[in-house]
Amino acid sequence: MTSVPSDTPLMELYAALFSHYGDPHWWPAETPYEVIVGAVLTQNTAWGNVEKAIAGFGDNLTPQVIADMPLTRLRDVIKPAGSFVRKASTLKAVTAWYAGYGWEVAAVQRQPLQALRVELLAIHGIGPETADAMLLYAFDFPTFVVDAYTLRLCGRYPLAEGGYQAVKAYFERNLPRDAALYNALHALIVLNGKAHCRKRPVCEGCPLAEGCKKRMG
DNA sequence: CGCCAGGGCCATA
DNA sequence: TATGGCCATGGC
Repeated sequence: MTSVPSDTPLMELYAALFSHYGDPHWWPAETPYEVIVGAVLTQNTAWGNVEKAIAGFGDNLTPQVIADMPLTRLRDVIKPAGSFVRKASTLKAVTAWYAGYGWEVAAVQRQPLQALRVELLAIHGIGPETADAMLLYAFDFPTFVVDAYTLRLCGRYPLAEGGYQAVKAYFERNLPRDAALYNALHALIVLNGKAHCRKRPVCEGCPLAEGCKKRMG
């Protein structure tokens, strides 16, 4: 990780989470294309179900495989991830988009971040979080990912208020523009969200309990 | 059983 | 522009 200031609320958050969980080295995927697929499949879906769906591809999860697979067959393979009719079409569409760059990471990385974000948001089934997750975790662009855990944290811990855009802007304004830092901090927020900051909070042992305005007990 | 999970789209007012 | 219904599976 880069050396960064530690005297801001966000860096204190990062330090508290990092010292508790260590380096998360995320996202759980073997290749950039698996990140893309996982980002679609995990929409409003438990990661365990995404793993089942991905396992259905065997050792063969490549853009070519999904491009060649009949739509009805693709729906069947990803069924464990839920909402499979729309997700199958979205996977086809994003794979076609990626084909425009020769299915090469470096070709995507040569484009401007904002232009890519607009292209991804134009794909049916890809919204702000999915687009940002792909750009950060598959292509290493410095764009902060805001998810349900991040919004929930902001509702309980004194950081930013507002919806996706406001929270994203807050994180990007108050952190060094560093993809590795964005990657790790978002991952740590997810880890803490699963362990403690759940819909029904488990504040016992939470590394953020001190200073949390909604702390239970 | 009902609730929930690393959203996004769409119809309504 | 703000909400609410809907998609849909599997784990708890």
